Amino acid sequence: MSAASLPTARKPSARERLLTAADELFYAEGIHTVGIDRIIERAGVAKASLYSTFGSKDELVRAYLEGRHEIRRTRMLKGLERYEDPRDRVLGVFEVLDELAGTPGFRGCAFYNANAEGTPGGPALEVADATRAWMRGLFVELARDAGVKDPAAFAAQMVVLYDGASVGAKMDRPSMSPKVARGMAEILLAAATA
Amino acid sequence: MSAASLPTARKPSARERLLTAADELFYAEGIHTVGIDRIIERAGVAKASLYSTFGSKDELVRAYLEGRHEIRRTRMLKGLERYEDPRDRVLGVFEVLDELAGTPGFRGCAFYNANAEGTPGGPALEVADATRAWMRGLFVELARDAGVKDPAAFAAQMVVLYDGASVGAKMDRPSMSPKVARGMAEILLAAATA
DNA sequence: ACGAGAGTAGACAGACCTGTCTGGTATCGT
DNA sequence: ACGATACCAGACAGGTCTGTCTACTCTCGT
Repeated sequence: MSAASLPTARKPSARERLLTAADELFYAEGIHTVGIDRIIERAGVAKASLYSTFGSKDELVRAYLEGRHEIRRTRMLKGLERYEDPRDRVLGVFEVLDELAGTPGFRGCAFYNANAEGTPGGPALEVADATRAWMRGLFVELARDAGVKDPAAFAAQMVVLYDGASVGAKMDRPSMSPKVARGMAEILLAAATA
Repeated sequence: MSAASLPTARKPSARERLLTAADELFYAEGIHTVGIDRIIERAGVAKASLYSTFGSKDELVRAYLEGRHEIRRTRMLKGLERYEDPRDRVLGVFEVLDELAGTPGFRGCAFYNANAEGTPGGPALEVADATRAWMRGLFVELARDAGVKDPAAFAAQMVVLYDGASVGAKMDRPSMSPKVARGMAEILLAAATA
């Protein structure tokens, strides 16, 4: 298919295939619901390889969530590149979210979903903390560039909007909540820079 | 104990005991994680009684979620009784949420959690739709009483804030997000009634 | 040429889960 | 007094889950 991007057109390693399979299945159907057998079948990998690579299902889950964190980061940063005006970049976060929520496989925030499935104290909590901290930091940075007076307080507001928009996009399909959140962000941004 | 509220101080029926046990366990640990055996053990009820009463675990889950819906309704309405001014009643929703999020067992929105656990098309979706519709309707009503120009649009904003505050309260313990949401609602309410 | 490392296929153990069934007990209306 | 109804206790079947283990194959560096 499309395996001619680099001179080294090696086929993906077992680890990579496992991760993509886990990503697709865990995100689409939930972590408890998806068993090891389904993952190795989709990845075309032997069970022993999974356990020699990751050690346990929990560690595979952690790797899956860390991968989601990385994907979210790069996708958001890339999506924001098209905006130049600092204020547009703040509001752009909600536009990127809106696009994301419109894609077919969207099922809400992977970290929130993972934490909703019990497993308290598991890997889900740590990775969720990390990704939420990154998100808040991004908003702080964007707010500072946009001349907001109290960037930390404003970022806290934006995080609430982002979470709410994400939940709405999952629960009320089709949903306008990312657009609604963008509108609110606009008002709040005006209030915070006045 | 405290069973002397009414002349008929009968002990709770098997159905009631099952529902309270299911409520506590499902909400605290998730639906997949909690097995039938744990529920009947906590309820002090035979397995046959569970299946003759509810028919299946799925139906027990539906009853659990419907109970949560009822609890949420009455608790919110009761919490709002103390406010008289229509604007205070709008903002009061977030204060009630703040109190709720502060209670020890708080683990976020039961409906979102249930939907995050896979089971697509199960009972979780329908009940979640119902409770979200009720919530939006409540905001529409409160907004109209407060003299908001476009109550539907304003209610959509409030739902985003409510969802975001609820998620934040779950994920960032301790969290200020309900208070942050209240602050945002105040600004938006002023903007919507101007 | 050959040995090491990585991977494959699949059986297996042990635990847990939902749902059914049998059989016994208590309570209540008539 | 008695029959119906509700309930309890627990064994059981059939399935699924994670994780381990054995035995075979392929590929690559030296």
